[in-house]
Amino acid sequence: MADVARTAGVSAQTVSRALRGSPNVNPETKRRVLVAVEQVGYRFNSAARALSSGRSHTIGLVLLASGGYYSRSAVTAGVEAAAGEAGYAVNIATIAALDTGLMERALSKLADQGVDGFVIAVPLISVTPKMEDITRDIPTVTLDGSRTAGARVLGIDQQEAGRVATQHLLDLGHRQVWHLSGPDEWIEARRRRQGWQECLAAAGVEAPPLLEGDWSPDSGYRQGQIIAMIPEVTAVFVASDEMAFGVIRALQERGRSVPDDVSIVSVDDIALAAYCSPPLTTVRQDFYRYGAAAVALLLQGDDADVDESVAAASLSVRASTAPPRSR
Amino acid sequence: MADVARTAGVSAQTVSRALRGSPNVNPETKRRVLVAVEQVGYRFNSAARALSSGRSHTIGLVLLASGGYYSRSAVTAGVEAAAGEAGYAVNIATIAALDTGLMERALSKLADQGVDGFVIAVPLISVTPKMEDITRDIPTVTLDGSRTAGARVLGIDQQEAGRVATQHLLDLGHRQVWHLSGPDEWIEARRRRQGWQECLAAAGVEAPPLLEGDWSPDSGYRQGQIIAMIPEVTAVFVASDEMAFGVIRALQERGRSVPDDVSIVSVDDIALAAYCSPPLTTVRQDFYRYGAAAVALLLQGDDADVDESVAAASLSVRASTAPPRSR
DNA sequence: AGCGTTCTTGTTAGCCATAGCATCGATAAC
DNA sequence: GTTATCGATGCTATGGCTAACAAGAACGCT
Repeated sequence: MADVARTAGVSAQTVSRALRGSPNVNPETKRRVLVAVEQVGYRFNSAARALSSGRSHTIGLVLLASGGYYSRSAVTAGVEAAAGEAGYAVNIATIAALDTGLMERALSKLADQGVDGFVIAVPLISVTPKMEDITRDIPTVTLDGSRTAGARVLGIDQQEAGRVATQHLLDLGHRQVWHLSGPDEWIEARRRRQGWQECLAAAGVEAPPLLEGDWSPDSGYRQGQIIAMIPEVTAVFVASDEMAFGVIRALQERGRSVPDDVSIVSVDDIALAAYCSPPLTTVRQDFYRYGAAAVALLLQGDDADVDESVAAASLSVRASTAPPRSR
Repeated sequence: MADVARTAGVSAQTVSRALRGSPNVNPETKRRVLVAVEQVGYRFNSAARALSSGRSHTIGLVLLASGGYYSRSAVTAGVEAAAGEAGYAVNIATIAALDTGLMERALSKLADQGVDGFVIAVPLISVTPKMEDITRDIPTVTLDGSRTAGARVLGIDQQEAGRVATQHLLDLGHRQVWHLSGPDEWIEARRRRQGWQECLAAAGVEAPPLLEGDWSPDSGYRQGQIIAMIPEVTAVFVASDEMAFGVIRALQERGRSVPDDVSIVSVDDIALAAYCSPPLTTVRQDFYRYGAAAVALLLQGDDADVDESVAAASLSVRASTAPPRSR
């Protein structure tokens, strides 16, 4: 930087100001500085900047290794894009499972890296004192997760998603709608389940027994085998597309046709949903947008003009749902 | 840190040594330091460490936003896990498309962040002088991509994958194997194509016209519509699972059965491959492992005991392939 | 002309950890 | 006993940048 300053004939401080777009710099001086930067091949040192300014211009993103890979990938892309736009870098930490210990370690690791904020894309329900500690010091946005000290929560209306999916099946004439839920530790899973329950209750239908999977297609397959054995099931609301793939496969292998015998609705609308056989009717989730919105919320601080809740209730109707055959 | 030193009754330097596991520290002193750290609630400042030591303990990961989301997600997880193991953080940069300009910007951004190394998971073929410049200064591992100045390439034997897939179809008795390739700019696509060509040549079969998609299920669907119109096609090697989903859907919609009328083999073995209808026969790729291996290669420097090439030729035989009907 | 403002630039003092050298005592070797 | 060697620790300078203050120049006003 000293080289640049010398070449441009100004002080280091002026170089710093020029590069950071400080308002009070003579345009001509700024030009000279930029030319000098080019000439010298200068590249600023972000460690030094972080040390000096106290801010690293880095956001820590916490992800869960299990769970849908589509959502992870899309959320990451959204976060990265929005962060990059604002001049922030993104540091990731993955936790292998929903576990408070792992979560503490991940946050701790990112905090050590000196991130300026967290985007937590892990729907952990319980919050430990240590987690509170860390998130008290560093601004945090939780993506549809639990509320922790001072953390903002970007809410996605998963309950509405559950309601929309269930209502769609009822509207088609199904008398009963079963539900294959995600694991109970996941807030998404709970909320979608609540939406399902509410919707059934509103329709005066008693909820059938709950099935539970772990988001994996394989768990969907296993639960699908059970579903196939119960003749009275005509409609299932599956909590994720990936599980729905498994369910459908199991049903078909056992000679139950989708949607003729059993209708399936799920949630996510991943890229492959339209290419399932039959194409999945599913509630769309815009993960990329969630990621971007989380960053916006994080960076804008209190005067956020971002809506803290992103609706998630647009149904993509495809071919996995139909009126019940027996009508 | 000064607080810690005071509390432990030692100098700051000793604290630094104790925390970094320097060999010449009295165990008793070390213990005292650790206790003091706990007491004071000290968390080291990585910016200062980076500034002082010249190394940031951060790896830059370059990803492509398009292309399969499964692979992206799995590679990221592998990189993150291996990096974390070695005490490195991961900084990501996504580029929206295969474009040298975007690539330069991504590398530049990461270089500004002061990363100690790059893992480039983008199979860009051409390398610009500016890219060379950056990667000359910073150790780089390219994941099956192009060789650039001083960069190591972790080769995945995609050609072998193409060969295995094609051979499988020939072995089943197909006289001819068509190929739906990925975009030409992708090295993976080229290599798989070469494997296909070689295999056909070795069998004395003249290669049919090449079809090309963009990795998306939708492009698979569109090409699948074309394939469905050509009665003589009995076997297709599709360059990715996601495209295969689209191809199969298109064939089925037009009344061509898979595998009875047309056999389909693809590459990747994503989580959903086993739940396609019919389940996909596909060449397995262990993306997580590729990511982890890239990091190992990067960090171990020249005395890498990592094999620079990871074989990728294990075929998961499922139900999308069968002998041709007309035999 | 004289004075207060505003704009632009420079000076100085850190930010926090580490490298490198210096120091000191203890152990080993002669 | 004396010197060489080694292990443990401390001191000081330094990395590259920015915050805070200081100072000079330019401008507008009375």
